[in-house]
Amino acid sequence: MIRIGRLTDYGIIVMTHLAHDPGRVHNAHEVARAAHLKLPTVSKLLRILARTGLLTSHRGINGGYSLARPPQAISVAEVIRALEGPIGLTACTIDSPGECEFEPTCPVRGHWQKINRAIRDALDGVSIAQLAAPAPPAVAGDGLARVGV
Amino acid sequence: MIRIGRLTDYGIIVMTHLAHDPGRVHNAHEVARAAHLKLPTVSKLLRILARTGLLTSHRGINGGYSLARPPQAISVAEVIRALEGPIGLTACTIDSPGECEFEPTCPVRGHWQKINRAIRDALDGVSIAQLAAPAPPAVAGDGLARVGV
DNA sequence: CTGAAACCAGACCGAACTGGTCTCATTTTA
DNA sequence: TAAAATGAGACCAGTTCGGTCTGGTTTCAG
Repeated sequence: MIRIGRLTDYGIIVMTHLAHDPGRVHNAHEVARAAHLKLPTVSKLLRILARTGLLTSHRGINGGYSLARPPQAISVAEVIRALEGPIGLTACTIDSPGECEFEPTCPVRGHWQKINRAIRDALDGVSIAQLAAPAPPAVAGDGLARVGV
Repeated sequence: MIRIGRLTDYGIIVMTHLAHDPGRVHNAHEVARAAHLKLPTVSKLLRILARTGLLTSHRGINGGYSLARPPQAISVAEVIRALEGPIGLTACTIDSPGECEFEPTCPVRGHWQKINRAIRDALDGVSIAQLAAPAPPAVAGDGLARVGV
């Protein structure tokens, strides 16, 4: 299975929660409770997301975090990038010249770029506002195969 | 970074190599040499790919492996699925009911399906014949950002 | 008929990575 | 001034993955 870290998965859930009312500041306790996650974990997540610029932090006794931008303007891709770094399936498609020993001879390099591009587009096309939409589409019924690829 | 295993990466390179002349049988040594990979690793890969039905194995002294189908009919997604199992970004989008403790309350589940769908489509749309195409598109020039998402 | 070449299978180990926790410092406001 | 909240990074433990090794089986050439 193609994988994103569990932390990233959590991160998206957290962002989705915040997207429910973008104006308010939410503190870590509240988010942790809402997301059914442990406080230290959520704390770490929020910190990272704030450092990346997706959230704005407010310190002090009535502090917390709020979305730095309207939820329509934050894509799933951005959240993933914040928590996992550049999006790409293979090391060589990221920005790491020389990492792959036989980079010049590798016959599939160019093509990976295309594939990654498609994936990035898919991820870019979904905003967290959409994820937060009140009615998640029914799990079945859209004719997708449930399990296999 | 969203990740596929290194083995899977190798697997795609191997399949691409085989796709160069689909008729012939290639033995493990030859493939290993061509792909710049160690023999035991390639051996393992070929075995898995054969077991999954993507390759046909020929035993005996002049044996080896050949593509089970024409390369146009084998998608990248199939290779990934053979080596990694079902394609999905998160555990809950695979077929594992109950794995996620708060599955019923999870607000983003339905949406993930859509995202995964998009990724699967992207992967399904590329055949290994395309990967084996003689002229990999130049790395730059298609306006893609090189690194960031 | 015999031996070499190739595939078949699975066990196994070491290393890298990641998730998650903990501790301590800093900031702000009631 | 004390409490409540974020900020930062170290650190440990568990898991997963890559890669190797050993041994067995099949087929064909000489």
